Amino acid sequence: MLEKTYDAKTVEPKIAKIWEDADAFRAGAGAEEGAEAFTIVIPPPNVTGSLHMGHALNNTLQDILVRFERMRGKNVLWQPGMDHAGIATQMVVERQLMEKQIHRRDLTREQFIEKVWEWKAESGGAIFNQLKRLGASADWSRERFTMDEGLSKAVLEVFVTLYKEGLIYKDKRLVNWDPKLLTAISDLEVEQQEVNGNLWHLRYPIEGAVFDPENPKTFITVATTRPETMLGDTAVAVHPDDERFRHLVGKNIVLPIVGRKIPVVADEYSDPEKGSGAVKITPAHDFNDFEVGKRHKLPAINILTIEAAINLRDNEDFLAGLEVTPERQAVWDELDGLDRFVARKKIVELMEAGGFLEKVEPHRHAVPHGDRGGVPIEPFLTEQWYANAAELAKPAIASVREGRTNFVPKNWEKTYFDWMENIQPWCISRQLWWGHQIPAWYGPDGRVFVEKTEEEALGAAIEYYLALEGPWKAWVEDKLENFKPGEILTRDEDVLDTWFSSALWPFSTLGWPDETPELKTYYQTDVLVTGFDIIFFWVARMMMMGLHFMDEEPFHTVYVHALVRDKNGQKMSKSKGNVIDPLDLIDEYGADALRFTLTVMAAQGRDVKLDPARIAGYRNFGTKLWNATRFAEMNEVARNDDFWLNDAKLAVNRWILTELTRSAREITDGITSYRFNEAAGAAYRFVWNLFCDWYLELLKPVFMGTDEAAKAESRACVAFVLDEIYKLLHPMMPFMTEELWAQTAGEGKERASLLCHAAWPSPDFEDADAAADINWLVDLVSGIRSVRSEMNVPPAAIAPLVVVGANDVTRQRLAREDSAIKRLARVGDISLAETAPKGSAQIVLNEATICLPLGSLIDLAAEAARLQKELAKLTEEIARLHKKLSNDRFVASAPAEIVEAEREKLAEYRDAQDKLSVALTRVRDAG
RNA sequence: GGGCGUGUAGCUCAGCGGGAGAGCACUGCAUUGACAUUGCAGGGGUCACAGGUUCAAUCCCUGUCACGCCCA
Repeated sequence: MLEKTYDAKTVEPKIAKIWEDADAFRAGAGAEEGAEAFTIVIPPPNVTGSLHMGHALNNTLQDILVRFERMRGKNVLWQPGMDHAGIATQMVVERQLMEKQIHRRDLTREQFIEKVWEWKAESGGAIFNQLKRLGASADWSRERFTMDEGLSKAVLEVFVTLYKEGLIYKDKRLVNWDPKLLTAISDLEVEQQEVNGNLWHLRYPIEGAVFDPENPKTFITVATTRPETMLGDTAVAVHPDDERFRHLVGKNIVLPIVGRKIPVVADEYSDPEKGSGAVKITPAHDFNDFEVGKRHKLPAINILTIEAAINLRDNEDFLAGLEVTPERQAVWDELDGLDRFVARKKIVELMEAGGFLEKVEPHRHAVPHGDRGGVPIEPFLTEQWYANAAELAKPAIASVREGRTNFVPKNWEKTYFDWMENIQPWCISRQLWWGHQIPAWYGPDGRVFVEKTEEEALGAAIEYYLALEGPWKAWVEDKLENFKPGEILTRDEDVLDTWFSSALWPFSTLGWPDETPELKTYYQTDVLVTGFDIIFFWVARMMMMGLHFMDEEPFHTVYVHALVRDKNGQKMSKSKGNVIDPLDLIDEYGADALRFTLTVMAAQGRDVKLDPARIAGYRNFGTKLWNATRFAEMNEVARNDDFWLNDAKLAVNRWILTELTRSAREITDGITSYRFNEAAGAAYRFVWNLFCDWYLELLKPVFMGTDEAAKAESRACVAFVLDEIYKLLHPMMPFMTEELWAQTAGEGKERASLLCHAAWPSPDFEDADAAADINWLVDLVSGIRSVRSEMNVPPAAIAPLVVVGANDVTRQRLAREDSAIKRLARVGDISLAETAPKGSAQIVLNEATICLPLGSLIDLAAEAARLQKELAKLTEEIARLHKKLSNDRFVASAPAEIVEAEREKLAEYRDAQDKLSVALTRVRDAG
């Protein structure tokens, strides 16, 4: 016997263990022989990660697809794994070390990396257990990690191949530099943040004029949001068409504080409308200025350290061509080493003191911030590794354009195209320790050798240098003779962007570059399920890499789900610290309730703002199913393999089987078209509103009656439908359904398989007549209940039922459903009559008028008012339809079936109107 | 500035060219027999606004307003 209530806390771990012991989610488990493959690769969570609502939604949807296809008999692989998350992980471990007063640089690189691995062994990957609590049915035996041996091999293979194809290269250009993390980051890792700043208007004296703050002819005013960078200015730009400054173009100004003579150039970048119309140009510290500098061949003077402090002392670029006076030297010494924001204040003070500050305007503007470090990034001139993303993007664009990979919902394709078609070189090197170290080695002259191993690189280097006539040949020979070949090459210190290895995920996890059976079976994967926030980071790059190395798209469908946002509509993220823990919700409501809620809310193209009341509601839904099963048990419902659906005699059974067929189709269609909310909604309605509210209620008189044949049939039918319900709900509510499946195996019997391996339902039972019968019954009972309620008839009061004007069909139905009507509508004798008894409440149902002679219980005036209200509503509808059908253009233009339907409706309404009028007359006569 | 999306019941959200829906909340009634994590019944919306297309618009188109997100 089932427990009185379902206890998720005890059942969920028990079921999880059963699955684990049965190895139920192993690749191909439960598959039919030679079955078609179905593959999903998990978006690998960060090794530092813990389950947040986004993961919960993402993995619930994947799990629904995977469980569904497994039940459909496919050879399913859900490939799990984690991402090493370079910056995030390094930050976590560094923070931990700092608690012990250890700085990363106190350790060697090897020691630090050792610490990271230790950390991973201890605290990494907690998210997997959390995913298991959610019920995720991945093949956990195949867990991979982007830093594990096999995946690292894939990374080397890809890097070396792309390098040799010229698609990876080194370049010196401005990068986004994070002065906190001390690494370059990619464009995507930069977030623009609106901040309140100032626009400082600075006066730059014109060469040859005697600077006079009162005389505008002696200076040019530039406006800037970053006055501290003026130390690195190498020009002032004005618009070529700007009359105000035309005479100054070609002249020099003398940079205050610094003393450098820099030219005024004409460049369209300068916007006459903005600021003062003249703009200072600092090529080393601004992306736009860098481009201006290139056009005008200006020097780029870096005046910052990698930590974004002022760097003037011994700065050759800065000092070049400057006349050093004691005063200047003193000021420079004061500035040197100051943090950029401290320096900003200092510079402004100095400028003001010299009369060079014209005014300060408050100014709201976007400042780029590193998404991990959270501090403003510096455009910084360094040499970095780049991937030629534009080239790699071409086939990836074509695949989506030509429909080989499809986005669901489709509108994300536009986002994808917009980005891919304007893609910039991808900066793939990071100045970190945790990650895939770039397989590049440098010879004594700085020449780079890129190979998969140090041995191969050394081989290539030796071959190169020995063939080279020049000083390095002897140097290399010397090293070799002294058995010190290890000194010939120095390895590049940098590691790769985390997303570089993630981009290989759909094939590296399957064993690539080896030609494994898994790779052959499971690549191309089927659908990628992800949030739109990583379309650029991840999806686009998987497309590029998958096509380049596998010659086939990594997946045919990208399902882009909404983001689960916090109550302010803010994106949840670790760095913002506004993450809600789904585990709390699982503790409170159970995993199934959380899953079902997320599923039913996962409508395409809409964010999920979670209301806890809904989770409670769907927890109740589970309880409802649990109790329905208990009811079945109490009524000796048991599976009966001899029961043959088509033999069902009772209309109620034939009806529920028909409804089951319809609902199963809806659920199946919902899942296959990624309309998860429709699938969940259909399941909910079927179980609660049809199965529980009507079917089981209608069966109560059967179970309490004496017709043994009807009982036997109904027991078998309930058991059958319940089994189908468990299956249909299993992808959404795996724990409870698996438990119910086991509990309802029958006395001394066992299920042939776990529910997760049971065959997905595809019922095709249809009986329109039975459906019409029961729908009539539902209308009848609802109508009577409604009247009773409105007339304030006490529920205990049993009224007789008199049916006027019943045709044969209605008579048969009345006879057949006699006991159900009496029970559900709480009526006594049912009889037929020619006219309504006096003092009745009356309901018009089809051709018949249903009368409830309630005697003294009925307030005739109230009943008259009720009927009148209904009549008024009906009259309004009739007028509307009449007007519509009198319109020749409607009759001529609308589809014939619409017109016909409207005509039928009108006829029905008129019929009902007549009957209501008669009813009303009788009530009035009685009064 | 460009792009995407949203505006439907008090709240959270479905839906959609042909009679406005769900859950929660609310109101009334019900309770010894599956279930108060319940049942029955009910109230509640000019489908943001203004134009247009159409026989017909909550739905399609244009514009306006408001909000959100992405990119510059």
